[in-house]
Amino acid sequence: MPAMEKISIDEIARAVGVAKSTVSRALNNSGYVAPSTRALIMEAVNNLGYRRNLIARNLRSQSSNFIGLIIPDIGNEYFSMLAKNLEIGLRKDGYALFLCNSEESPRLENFYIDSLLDNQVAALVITSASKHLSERLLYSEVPIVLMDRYIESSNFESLCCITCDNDNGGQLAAEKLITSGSRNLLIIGDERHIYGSEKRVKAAYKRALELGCPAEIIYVPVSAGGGYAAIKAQIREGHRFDGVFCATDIIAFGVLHALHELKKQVPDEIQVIGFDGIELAAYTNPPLTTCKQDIEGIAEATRQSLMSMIKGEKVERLKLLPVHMIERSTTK
Amino acid sequence: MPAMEKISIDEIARAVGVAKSTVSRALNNSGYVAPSTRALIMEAVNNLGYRRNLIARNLRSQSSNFIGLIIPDIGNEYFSMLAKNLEIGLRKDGYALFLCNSEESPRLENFYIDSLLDNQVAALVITSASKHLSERLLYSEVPIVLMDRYIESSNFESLCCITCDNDNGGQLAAEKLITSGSRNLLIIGDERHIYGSEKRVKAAYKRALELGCPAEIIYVPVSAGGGYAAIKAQIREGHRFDGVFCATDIIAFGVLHALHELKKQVPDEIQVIGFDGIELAAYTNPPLTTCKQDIEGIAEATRQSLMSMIKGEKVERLKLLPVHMIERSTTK
DNA sequence: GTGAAAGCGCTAACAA
DNA sequence: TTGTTAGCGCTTTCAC
Repeated sequence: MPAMEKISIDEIARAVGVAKSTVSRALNNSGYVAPSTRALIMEAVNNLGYRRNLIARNLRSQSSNFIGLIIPDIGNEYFSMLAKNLEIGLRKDGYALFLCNSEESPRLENFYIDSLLDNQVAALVITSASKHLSERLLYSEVPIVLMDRYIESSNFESLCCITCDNDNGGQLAAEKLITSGSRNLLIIGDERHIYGSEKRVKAAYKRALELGCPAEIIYVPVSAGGGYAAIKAQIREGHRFDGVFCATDIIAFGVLHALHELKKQVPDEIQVIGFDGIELAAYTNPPLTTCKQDIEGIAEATRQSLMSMIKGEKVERLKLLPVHMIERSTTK
Repeated sequence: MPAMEKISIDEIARAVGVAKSTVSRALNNSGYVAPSTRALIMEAVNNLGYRRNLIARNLRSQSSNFIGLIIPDIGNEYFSMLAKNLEIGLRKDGYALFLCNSEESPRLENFYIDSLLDNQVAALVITSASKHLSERLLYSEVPIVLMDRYIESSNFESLCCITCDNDNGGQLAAEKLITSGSRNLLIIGDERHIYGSEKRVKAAYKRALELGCPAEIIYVPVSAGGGYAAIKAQIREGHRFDGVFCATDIIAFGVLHALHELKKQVPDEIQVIGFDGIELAAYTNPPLTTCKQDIEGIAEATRQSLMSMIKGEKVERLKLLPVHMIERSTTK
């Protein structure tokens, strides 16, 4: 490969002595090109170090190979794994991911939706932040997948929701805690009342009451620090509980740490269950019992829906992926 | 905002009765536009729901607002925080991040470099994977920042390296372990011999020997599982050590967990030090002593170099950011 | 099988 | 201050 100027399709057309439309056809395997001319073209492509300009192609063909992904916190392993799996799948379909971090701010989320749309993305994947989607989305024809989020409005033609079965997850957690002996539940959810975690928190609460077990919900920021502070505050204020359900594993990390500092025995005095099933959850001391989301499954379902919608096909409005409890050592 | 067709600059030029170049000028605050016509244009823009097409702009202006970021593992909090901070900074400069996950595979890294370049990114940020950069990079004029990686070749005009002071970090860790009483060090680095972590591992080893303390380096995959398995194997084989330096916090998580299972007292019997300073490191039991990288600083330095290079300015070839030890409870 | 021509939506000379 | 013109690099009819 020689030191090179930018080589365009015209250059190689000239070099080979054909029209640039022929080069285009050869490059894209579209239409008829004689094997002999194709060979010549490919040779020139290699010799001159030609590289396609996807921007130009996208403009002309009014299509794009970008898919925008908006997540609330890339620093959270759950979301980063989601991004990773999605990206791996999409790459195989020839799409590239545009990753945006909304920091759980609806303002930022809308900012990103706008820039992504301005960049002519082929589709959008959004995980919860604001309750109300940008108006612009309503009128755009861009396919949208909402992850870990429920939308009621069915006016959208090209929109679907994919999430784990949060209701079931919350119920399982409450049941596990109670059947293993807890008599007073503390349920720690996230501050923003983001739909997915809100659902499981509410479901756990409801199930606990059904089973005759008192429960209380408190909301904190989704972080280890949030869980840590919550436990410290509860103990300081003299609240009693012997079972904790955390809406995310990250919150559970802080909870476990606070309990350790307070010399509370886990699981003997207090049981703890997390949610998400991130890798690190197997390495806490003691290892965390958690309700595992099928991240690969969610990513794959998202990919499939995306591809279908891009092709103009109809898709299920709501897909629910199963969860399952991984029992480790923070429960009896 | 009415249900809308795609509105282009022509539409609004027609609606207002001016030339589209005038609309373009108004939209970009470039050149002169009479306040009155500008007002009319803006009105039409709002009424018709016009949205700029960045793809078209980029093609025409031969510039782009995308910056490509290639990282080895988005699931690792260190990298995801780097991505997050970089993204936040770049957004303010009007750039969007294209995030790619190389999974530490040189093949994938090159694939991404190619697609990023095909997408006409304004610049590239790459964190270590292969020793050899794609040839294509050599001849492209795209500004490149290498993070956590050193490159010797200075043939590149628009390339720079930004990393934390790995040598110093490794030395500090060894010194801390030894002055706190360790007499036999185990140093756990990462399997791929990726430059950044390789540097600190080697530096720690060298410093230990200088101080008359035996040390051994072993390599594992960068994951909690890697650290866990390493400790189990060492103990099984009867190797003795009373101080462990891990090239990343994630590895340290696994180490701590293995030690806990083996009923080894930390820090009394064995001290442990991590590297990176991710948030979760404060929440292990016991909380992890670690060598903190200045992630915000690295991201900011990267941003600055990127912007300078895009403007065509010269930048320092190598920027080293300081590290500092956070002493928590895994050391005496 | 291949070429000529048009044009995606926009910006940037230059002229008026 | 505004309009005209050209064209970024590519794909896509439609002729030939």
